[in-house]
Amino acid sequence: MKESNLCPRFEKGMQLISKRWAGLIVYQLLSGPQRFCTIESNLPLSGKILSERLKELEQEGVVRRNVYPETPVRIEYSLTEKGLALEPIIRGVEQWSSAWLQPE
Amino acid sequence: MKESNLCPRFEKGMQLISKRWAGLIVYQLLSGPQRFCTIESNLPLSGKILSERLKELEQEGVVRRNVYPETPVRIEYSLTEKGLALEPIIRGVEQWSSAWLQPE
DNA sequence: TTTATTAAGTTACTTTTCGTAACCTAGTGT
DNA sequence: ACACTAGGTTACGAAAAGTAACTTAATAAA
Repeated sequence: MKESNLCPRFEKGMQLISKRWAGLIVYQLLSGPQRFCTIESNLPLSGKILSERLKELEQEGVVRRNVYPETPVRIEYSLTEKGLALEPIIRGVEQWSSAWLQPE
Repeated sequence: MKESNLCPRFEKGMQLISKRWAGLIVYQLLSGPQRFCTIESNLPLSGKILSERLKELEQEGVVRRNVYPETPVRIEYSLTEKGLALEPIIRGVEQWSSAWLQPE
């Protein structure tokens, strides 16, 4: 791939949130910690991609995976501080969408 | 694909800016109208994808394509009002990146 | 004691999207 | 006539996404 003269941090941040589904997963977690199946049923993506994205977001320190060793085991995903800091961006997208996109 | 219970406008807005390269193209145009080759040389993507994205963004009303019939013809891309309204989101990504990503 | 169910994924396979490089078209300059 | 530049487009292989079926582990039901 070509190289660019962009700030590498900005470029990385942009790639991170513009990875398909990443923004919507963060949005979903803004309403609180949630289990895999809850996220899956609230977003139009499949378990495979959700699983991949959650791993990537965990890797980036945006999402935390909490395991509760109950029976059956319960696993909840939540936003880290770094993830919560994305809220203004997500809210920005909400506002832009309601201001500029057709109400259907 | 599965359906979701998200606000369709928000979902569409999110898909729009999280389309690969779209955010960086808008960012690039925030510094003023620019020609195809200028955008191409400032971002790490190829002409093929840039061409596709610009068409999509034009379709969405985010980008305008201005043709100046000089010789040789000059074509400049610029943000519409709708596109300019994305600025706070892009700035948000800049700020988040500088606050939360490793400097290097 | 089988059988079923649920959460949280994973695998196998198909379809889209991306990335690279070569090519095209018009007009200019040499 | 020949090469050069802008603004793309085409062909083709590689990577990512989508779909559906399967796995594992534990509890519940028959």
